[in-house]
Amino acid sequence: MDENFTPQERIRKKKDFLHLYKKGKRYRGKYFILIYLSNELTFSRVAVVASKKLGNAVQRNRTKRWLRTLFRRNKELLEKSFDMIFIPRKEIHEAKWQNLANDYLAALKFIHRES
RNA sequence: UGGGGUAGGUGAGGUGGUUGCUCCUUCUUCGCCUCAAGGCCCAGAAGGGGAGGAAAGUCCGAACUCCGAAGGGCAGGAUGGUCGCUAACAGCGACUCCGAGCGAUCGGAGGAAAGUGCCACAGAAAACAAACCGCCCUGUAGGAUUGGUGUCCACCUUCUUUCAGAGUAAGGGUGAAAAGGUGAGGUAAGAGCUCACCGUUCUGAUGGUGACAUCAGGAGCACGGUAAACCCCAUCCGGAGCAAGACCGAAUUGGCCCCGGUUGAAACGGCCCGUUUCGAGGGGCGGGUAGGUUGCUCAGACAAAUAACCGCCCUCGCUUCUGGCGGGAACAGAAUUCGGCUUACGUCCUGCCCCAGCCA
RNA sequence: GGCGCGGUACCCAAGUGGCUAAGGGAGAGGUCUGCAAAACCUCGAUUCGUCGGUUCGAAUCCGACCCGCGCCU
Repeated sequence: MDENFTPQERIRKKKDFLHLYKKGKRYRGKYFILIYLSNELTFSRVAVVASKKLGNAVQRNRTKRWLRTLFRRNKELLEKSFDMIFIPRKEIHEAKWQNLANDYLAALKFIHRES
């Protein structure tokens, strides 16, 4: 399994976002909220939503890099293809990399158990 | 040694590796359009570029683009000691004057003698200086009585009160601010009334590109503050902004454009001059929404690119010290591009200067 | 990214250099009532988002900063 993060693996259309907000299921973690829904494609897609409430531009960019890297390095753990939206919470600023990774793995277990 | 001022640099660990993102160039390969030239696209390889001093706030100025010829005027806005630098600026440099500070240094800057407005409360008065209180002089009427003439009455003198007239701006608890200040002379009392010094102002000379400075002479001095109040003077400015704008262009809707032009009507920058359009008739077939491309860059994205982990070295803190643990920051992330300003942050380094204390 | 508007008590707000910074709602206390409601009376801003400046004097004028809201693809 590759660790790439190609443009087609990103959610970019407003339609897709609205569809996920309406139909997707939610997992509430310590550092982020994950909205997910299994899709018809052969690969998973992901997006990170960081509002201005999260912090300034530096904090928002760093958060997005971390969460994208988390998805990219752990693609082989996904049993099916999903569309996922990360919504980071303010607590993520205090998190270490290892804590965040554990939270993500717990989220994946939750998703697989539910679906 | 301690405290302070000012100017500048630096915005930071180094190196190697694994995984990964974005753009460009070259090459290979799959597919599509096309007669072809060529173009689009998937995947891969090699090479190269890839956040800041403030990228920020959007406070000024420009480039660039469109708006109706962006032409004239009005309104409105900006700037404000002088000289220079600059594409331009509210920027920068040097200098001048005033003010603050023991000082290094810092802050301010057109016009109040063109006109208008305002100056609450307090105060006699807040702006042609006049009225009031007070001071002083004269006259009148009354009283007291020191002294003199004198038997008393009376007269003169002194003090005091009322009224009238004249002089005066020295003084009057106030106030942010009171009509040049201090001292001496002078006077009935006073006053630039006179004089000395200081201040103000005018004229001239000299020096300086200039702001201005210095010197000399004159004027007794007339004109309080406020222009970050209206305003006046000088200089500058049309408006909007890359979400500007240009090109391609489905579905849907039926119009749209050009020529012409009497009178009339309408539209267009904040307004006017002005400009344009409409309507008879004739000719032509494009306009534009979603979306895409471009504007767009040796950073150039468009749900928006720099990250994660590990080894060694350097360095800082803690510690139970052949070692172990934790850290290497703060402010903060390009969105058309430049020149500034302001604000936020702070490590280390450097130069110059001032004040105080101690030692020699 | 660009452009614009606003910030005054718990809420809505007036105020355009000089009174104790209007008024309404809500709240607290009182009068009234058997108890309430209504009505009436009383109370509250150490300061006008923050910090500087102009001025004798600033919510008001000038500058910088902070916060909130809206419009343009």
